[in-house]
Amino acid sequence: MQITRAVEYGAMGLICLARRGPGATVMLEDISQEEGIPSSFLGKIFQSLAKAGLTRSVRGTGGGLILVRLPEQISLLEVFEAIEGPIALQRCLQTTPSCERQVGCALCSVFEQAQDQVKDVFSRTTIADLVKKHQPLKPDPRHGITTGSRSVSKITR
Amino acid sequence: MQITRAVEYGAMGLICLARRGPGATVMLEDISQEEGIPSSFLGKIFQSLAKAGLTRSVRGTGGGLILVRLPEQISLLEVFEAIEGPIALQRCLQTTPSCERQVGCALCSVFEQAQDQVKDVFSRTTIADLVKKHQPLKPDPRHGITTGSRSVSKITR
DNA sequence: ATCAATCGGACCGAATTAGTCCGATATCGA
DNA sequence: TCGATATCGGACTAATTCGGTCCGATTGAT
Repeated sequence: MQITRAVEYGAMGLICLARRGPGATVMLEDISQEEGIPSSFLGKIFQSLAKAGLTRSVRGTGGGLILVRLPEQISLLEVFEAIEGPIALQRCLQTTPSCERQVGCALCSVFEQAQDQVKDVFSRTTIADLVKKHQPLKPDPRHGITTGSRSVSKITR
Repeated sequence: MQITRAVEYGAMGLICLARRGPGATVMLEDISQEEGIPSSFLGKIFQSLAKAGLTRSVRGTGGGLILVRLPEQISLLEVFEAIEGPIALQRCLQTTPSCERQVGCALCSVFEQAQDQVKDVFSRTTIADLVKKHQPLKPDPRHGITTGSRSVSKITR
């Protein structure tokens, strides 16, 4: 009953990307440094985001991650479902519409209510909303550099 | 991000208990048969419920589980927290009030909103509400028997 | 061709979930 | 008081998910 790190990291990654402005290409490594997320893990998360059509990735020299849609048009719900799959607080809501135990299971309908509330909150929040408030772990150096920020000192703690 | 079986089973156990009427003493085994829950697992769950003061257990012959409070006065939130501990969708809401990453973390505040919604739904639903709707897996035989229902045929599937 | 960078999937360790087992303990009835 | 019940409570275990690493394949720019 917890939101996974993957979702949290995914959102942070998108926020970071959105902060650079539209169409910016940012290297995985830079995002991971800026937000303090293990890069290999973040890489895997971005694969899910790309599959869902939220980001695009460019290979080769000068490559990196790109936001496909505008931050205003990406809801947290989409991010969540891109990474975790459909929200399902309870098993019997996942696949079949009716509970496996019995029809109209009272418990399931309560869980469904709760789930709908969560979806509602998440669908009303966009990446753009979050950009306004979220401060990165390391401030954006913004030197126009997209190549490796190898000179950046080690992460403190 | 799923509600655990323990919570589901716990709620079902309480519903089952409430259905027998106030002050009824029901054997663990009977509840587990009626709801199709492994009895040893259900036993452990009832320990948590007892610790939280929702149920009481009587040892020895003729013993069993008893609902301490009225079903109308037990919310699903209490059941949840008795079994799982405080609801915490996100880590930084669990212990310290402020996020470990930075103050006023935007992401955390959204998660907190979602969490509050869930708590709201759960706190408004009582065991009594659920009793009205929930049908047991096996109908309550209600023979006035509290001693072993060994005669009950094997669980079908 | 070579370097730079992500892709994508296999793999792995730790944590959580789901569940079992069993000895200790308490109660009732003969 | 002895024995049959029945839960308690904690140790233990199996399965699944989470969080993350690693590496070869692939792709694009120079």
